[in-house]
Amino acid sequence: MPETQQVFTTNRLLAALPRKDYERLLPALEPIPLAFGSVLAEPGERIRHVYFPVDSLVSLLTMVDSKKAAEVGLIGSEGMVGLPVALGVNVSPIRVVVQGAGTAVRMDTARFNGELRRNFSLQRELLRFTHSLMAQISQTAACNRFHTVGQRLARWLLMTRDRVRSNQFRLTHEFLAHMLGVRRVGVTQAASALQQRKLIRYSRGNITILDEAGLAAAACSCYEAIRKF
Amino acid sequence: MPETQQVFTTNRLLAALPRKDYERLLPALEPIPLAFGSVLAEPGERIRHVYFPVDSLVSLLTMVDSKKAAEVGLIGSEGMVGLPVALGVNVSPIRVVVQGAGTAVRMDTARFNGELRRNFSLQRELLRFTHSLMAQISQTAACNRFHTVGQRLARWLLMTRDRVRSNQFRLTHEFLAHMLGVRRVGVTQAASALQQRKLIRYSRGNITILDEAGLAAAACSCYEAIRKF
DNA sequence: TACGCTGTGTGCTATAACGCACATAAGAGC
DNA sequence: GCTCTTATGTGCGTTATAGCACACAGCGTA
Repeated sequence: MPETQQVFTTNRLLAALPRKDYERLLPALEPIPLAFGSVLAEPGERIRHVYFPVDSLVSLLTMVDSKKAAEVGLIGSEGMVGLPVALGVNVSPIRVVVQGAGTAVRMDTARFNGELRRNFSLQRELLRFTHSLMAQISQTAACNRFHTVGQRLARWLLMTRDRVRSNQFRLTHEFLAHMLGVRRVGVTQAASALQQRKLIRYSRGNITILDEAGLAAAACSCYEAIRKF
Repeated sequence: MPETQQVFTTNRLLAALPRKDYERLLPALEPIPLAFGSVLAEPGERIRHVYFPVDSLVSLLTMVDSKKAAEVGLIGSEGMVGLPVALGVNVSPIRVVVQGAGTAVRMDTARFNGELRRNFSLQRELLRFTHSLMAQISQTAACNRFHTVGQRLARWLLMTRDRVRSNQFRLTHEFLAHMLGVRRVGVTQAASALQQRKLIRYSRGNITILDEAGLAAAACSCYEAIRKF
């Protein structure tokens, strides 16, 4: 299987493991389709599985005041969903939502714990991923403080693009508003501005990135910052 | 030594280790005073030591646009500074500033790596701390998005109080502004409002919390949320 | 006592985003 | 074709915060 294909058909975190360690995990991994919008975890809930996205995309949302939510992290095939388990906690502090439909492989929490204990390369990979996710969340915290809706929208579209590896995807303004923690109207205005500048095109939930470089220029520096982690 | 004293004289993360594991670490730990405002790490810099605050207090700041900064996490004696090292990375992604003068014990990065490898209870404690720090940072990300300066200031004062275990501490509006990522004037206005409500008193860098419960009511729910982690 | 530094207070205009209400438009089903 | 639903667009007053400028106040030092 050629390298370029592989990144589309498996989780990259798992793929980075030595063959032997990877193969030991295989029998415990169950492929599972993730439907758009489905919720993999709610705050306070027990975590039953960890998920390794293959071509799906997952959002981490922190809830405040029991109604509002803001995305703090985005996980694609480079990572794992259910990190708390690897850190010794099996209650989710946040909401986890499928933002891009696709497939993932998952593992039962108890089994994962067992595998993790003996699999040192998996430990190492997960620690590194933990670090980059923390960095991503930290950057988001500052980004939420300083940057405009337009900048954050542009960043968000680019980050999504990088993870789904396509310039086109389906997302309504309503959904984007939920992710960015702003009004739907705020997204409409920001998106409309980007469209007028010919950076993106959209219609009824279909978004296409037309000018990646231009969009990157419209995004805040957080985009580049997070890429480096 | 009585339990209540111990929390003031040692780092609680270390204190939670089994005696044997703790004692093995002792020779590598070097007590060091941390001066107010000193910088323990800059983004991109190599991490030379990990620090275990005893009665000092340390802020994690994410920088954006090379000038602005916002605090994303606060670490006292319950934690460790230099977590990336434990995660396999020895470059700091953020700025780390001493926010409350005091002492810490520190360890050389290389030595720490060696100790960590054989010390499983230290590993376990650090993973749990990693989880709670991530939760704290996530909450901060959402907090920055939704809550007013007044609410965040109140939360921040309470979190500081909890960590220094005193209702009085020294901090100027200027410094607070830097932490919260707002204008100094914004802090002055918010603090002035809290003072009028007799929740706090302040003068030339001296802040006293007068009414803890009232201040908690003025703070956003993020305060309670973070305490639970 | 006067000076100067640091810390705090006040006033102004500008802007981004909010909340709310309503208007259009593009497809889906009949 | 018509209708219904979902998606997007627009308008309006309100608020939090930004940016800038300057005033005052406490305190150490010359």
